[in-house]
Amino acid sequence: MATIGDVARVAGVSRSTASYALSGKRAISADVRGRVEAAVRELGYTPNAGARALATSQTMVIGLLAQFLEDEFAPAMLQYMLGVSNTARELGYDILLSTEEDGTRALRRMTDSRMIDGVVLLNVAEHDERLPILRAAPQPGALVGLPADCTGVDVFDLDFEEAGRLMVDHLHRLGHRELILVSQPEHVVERGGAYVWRLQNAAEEAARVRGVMLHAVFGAARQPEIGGELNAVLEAYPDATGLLLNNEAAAAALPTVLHERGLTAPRDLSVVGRYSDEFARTFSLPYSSIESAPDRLGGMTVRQLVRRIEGDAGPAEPHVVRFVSPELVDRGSTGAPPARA
Amino acid sequence: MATIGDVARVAGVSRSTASYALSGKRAISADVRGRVEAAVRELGYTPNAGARALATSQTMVIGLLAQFLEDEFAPAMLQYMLGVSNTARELGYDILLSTEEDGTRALRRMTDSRMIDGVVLLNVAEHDERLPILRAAPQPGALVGLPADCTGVDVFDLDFEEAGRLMVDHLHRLGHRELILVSQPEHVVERGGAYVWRLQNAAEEAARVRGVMLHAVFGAARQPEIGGELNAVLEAYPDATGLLLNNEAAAAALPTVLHERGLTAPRDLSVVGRYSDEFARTFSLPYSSIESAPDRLGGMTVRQLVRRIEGDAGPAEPHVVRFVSPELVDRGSTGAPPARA
DNA sequence: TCCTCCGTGCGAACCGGTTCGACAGTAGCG
DNA sequence: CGCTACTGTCGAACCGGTTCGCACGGAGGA
Repeated sequence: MATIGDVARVAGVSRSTASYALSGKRAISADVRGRVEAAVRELGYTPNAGARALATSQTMVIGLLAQFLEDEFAPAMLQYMLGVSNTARELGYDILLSTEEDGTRALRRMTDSRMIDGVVLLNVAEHDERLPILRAAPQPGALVGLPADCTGVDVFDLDFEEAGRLMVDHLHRLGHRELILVSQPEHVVERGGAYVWRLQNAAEEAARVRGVMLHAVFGAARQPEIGGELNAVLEAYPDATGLLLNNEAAAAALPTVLHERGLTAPRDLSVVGRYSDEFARTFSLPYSSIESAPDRLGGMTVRQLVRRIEGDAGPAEPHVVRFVSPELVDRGSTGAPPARA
Repeated sequence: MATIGDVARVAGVSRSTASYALSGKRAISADVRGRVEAAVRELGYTPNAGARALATSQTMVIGLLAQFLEDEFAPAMLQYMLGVSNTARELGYDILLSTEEDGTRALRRMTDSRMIDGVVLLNVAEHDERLPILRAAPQPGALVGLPADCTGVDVFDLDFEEAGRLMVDHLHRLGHRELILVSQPEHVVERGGAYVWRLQNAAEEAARVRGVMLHAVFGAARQPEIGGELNAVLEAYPDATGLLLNNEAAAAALPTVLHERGLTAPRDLSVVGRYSDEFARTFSLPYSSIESAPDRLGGMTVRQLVRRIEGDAGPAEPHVVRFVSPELVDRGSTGAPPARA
């Protein structure tokens, strides 16, 4: 494998001159630059990443910590990963991926050994145990998901409060007065998945204000449990005319459930979910939904992280906490409630 | 950040001694080793990955090339990624992920710059343009998916021929005599997705031998197209009593389609898919299916790759091409064909 | 008593880049 | 004509590990 020494020898210059010719950090005559570039092409030279990292303390690699927990919905996470990965590549960074269950170990390994210039944490819990480690690390970090304490990190998330209000308002305007909200498993909440109650609390508040009855329940993240639970809740609240889903698995399971019960949306039941358009297309979900914009969120997160890595953010520029406004994508699954029997 | 020099100073030894004490590659007295280990703990020392890579030409990182093409089904790919990632971690390796559309560029970057010790290629096409680059690289590579030319790489894949036979045999034994096979989009085949016709050809041959009529069609990988196509094909072959799916999107779309048509499996139609159990659970697919075992395949691939990286495989140990035998997971979606009207 | 051998530890070189300081040559200017 | 300033290049040091060769001291054998 060719080194910069080989390039220098072929071009008839010193190693330092070859380096400067390639980096452009000092003025180099056109003649010499040409010879160096020719040598690079001739030898097929590519700089050794380890050596460069050692010399510059920059790896051009971003760590991506994604935990695939048993009770969360894996394909939803993929969308965020792709948003992060693709944007990182655009900005010249590669992705070191960890799917380890023990995120703290992975994070410590990556930061301590200096494999990465910065790190993105997905699916951040309210009191995420990775955060103390991240704050102690020399590399900057950016999160998708809102923890209780945001000091020292940049944070991006969907505005789940607004999403909850939006769902309720939308159905209220159409005339619905009794709704069901199916959230993630309670276990997710206990583990600190704050977005669950952020949406739920806001929805309940909006319902109270509008005089709408809202039945909030937790749902499993898996078949066949979630299917049974959907059936049960539809039976428990027969007068409910609107169904709000903050649970991807529930959305994926709903077509079958409605089929079994002989129901059609929006004729018999209006349905609003919270997931990405990509998700809806992939799983052929015909329900209107709050766009969760994982690709956009992932992209924003990486962009801010790279700004910090490259110091474009002033050395002490305050950390940001930014919420993406939810938008309702109309897929025709909501309408006026059915006339009462 | 502490370096090995700091450790050596605190322990009162030379850098080389500290290194040997930690690696165990030379005899070191218990006394000195104890002092070095204490210094490591005191300073929180972790070796710098770049420096180590430079010195040893080993990065303990495996490249993972996953292309998310518009006309393939993203969540299915995730399963393979997780299989690879988790097994790699078990073996002490980290994963450098590329989701770049242009896999050749990513592969060249990773190998040329020596960021990785080996690479796993997912979703390999028959004449995959990444293969020539991989063969020219100094690092070993392992594939998931069967290319036309397997020289110089280790290859793992599901036995799609056997899968095709198994699907047809299973329904034939139950009494079915007219079947429909929905494959991936023709575009996937054109691009070299050999597994499509590997399964299809074997299914057609088995059907011929058994005297079963088999209608083979391509299906889109997206909504709403695939839904329309499923409807169309069910209408075109009203006497078909069995449906074979080698297309994840079709499987995901089928519940809605059957609902619309008022059909129930297996009463009106027997259905067999080809996807993973994880996939079935996640998307609440109630159809029996050939287990595609992505986690197992991903794991096998990494294990073999690591053997090669670490030279446990003899220097010239021949490369392997290994097929996983398909197994049918019964979810109760097949039965005797309905009595003819 | 002397030589050899083994167990331990050290010094120095090396991996392949980047970057600082020095310096020769030339141009510009008074 | 001499001084300064600038341009372009080089040599050397450095990043943080690993590893080879060597030296030292004590034990064992002849």
